[in-house]
Amino acid sequence: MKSGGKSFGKPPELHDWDLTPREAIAVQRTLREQIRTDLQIVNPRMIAGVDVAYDKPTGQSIATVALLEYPELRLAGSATVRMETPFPYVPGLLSFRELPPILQAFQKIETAVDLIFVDGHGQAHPRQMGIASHLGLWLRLPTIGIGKSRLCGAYEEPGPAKGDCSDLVYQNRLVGRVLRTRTGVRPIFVSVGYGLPLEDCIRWALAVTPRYRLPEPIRFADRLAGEAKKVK
DNA sequence: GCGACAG
DNA sequence: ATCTTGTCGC
Repeated sequence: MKSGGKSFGKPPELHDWDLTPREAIAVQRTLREQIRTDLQIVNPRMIAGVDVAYDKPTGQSIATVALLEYPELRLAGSATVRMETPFPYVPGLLSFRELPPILQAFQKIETAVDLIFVDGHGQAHPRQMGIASHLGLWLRLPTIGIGKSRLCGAYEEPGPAKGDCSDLVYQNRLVGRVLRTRTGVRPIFVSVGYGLPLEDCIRWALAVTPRYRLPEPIRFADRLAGEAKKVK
């Protein structure tokens, strides 16, 4: 089945966000079973990138959703939210810290989105429930996890050319791929977020990464969040 | 017990 | 994530 672009109202809540680390882990274990990878992206028109910046002085988080037209990859809009950081940084529990602000930002988006790139892992996570998977499940939209470094799993260094990649394996399971998006630069970690099979995630990641190490949606979101932090 | 550890 | 300038190289 294919996924149609849709806008954002207030999706039915899967769980509460005010949790202890222990409870958060329990939630992840139940959510992992709900991840599906049988969707397809047909003629995507709008692709989103999300990222969160942290303002040390105030302890606040700034989340930005950047909207890019596809295949032009031009910025078509964005939404930014600034709020108190709700959860400490705990490896493996990043979504409980960054999704509250990210979801707030999405509520300000009126445009239909077909695919979302997230700055963080999806299934390349100890419980296969990284922030990309959590967001996709919450919004019921296809998401792809893009990590700049490894959280878990073993892998061989991929080849030196753009497009070269290797498997990221964790507990005997293929949880993602280490992809060289540009010759001469460190590879990125691509993993299934929600909706699409890994092969499609690699394909779409390359489709929106024409020149730099990171996908354009992520780069725009990162830049916009950084600028929003300065405005303060 | 020890090392690892997205952003 | 953030703290931070210039600098080497394509």
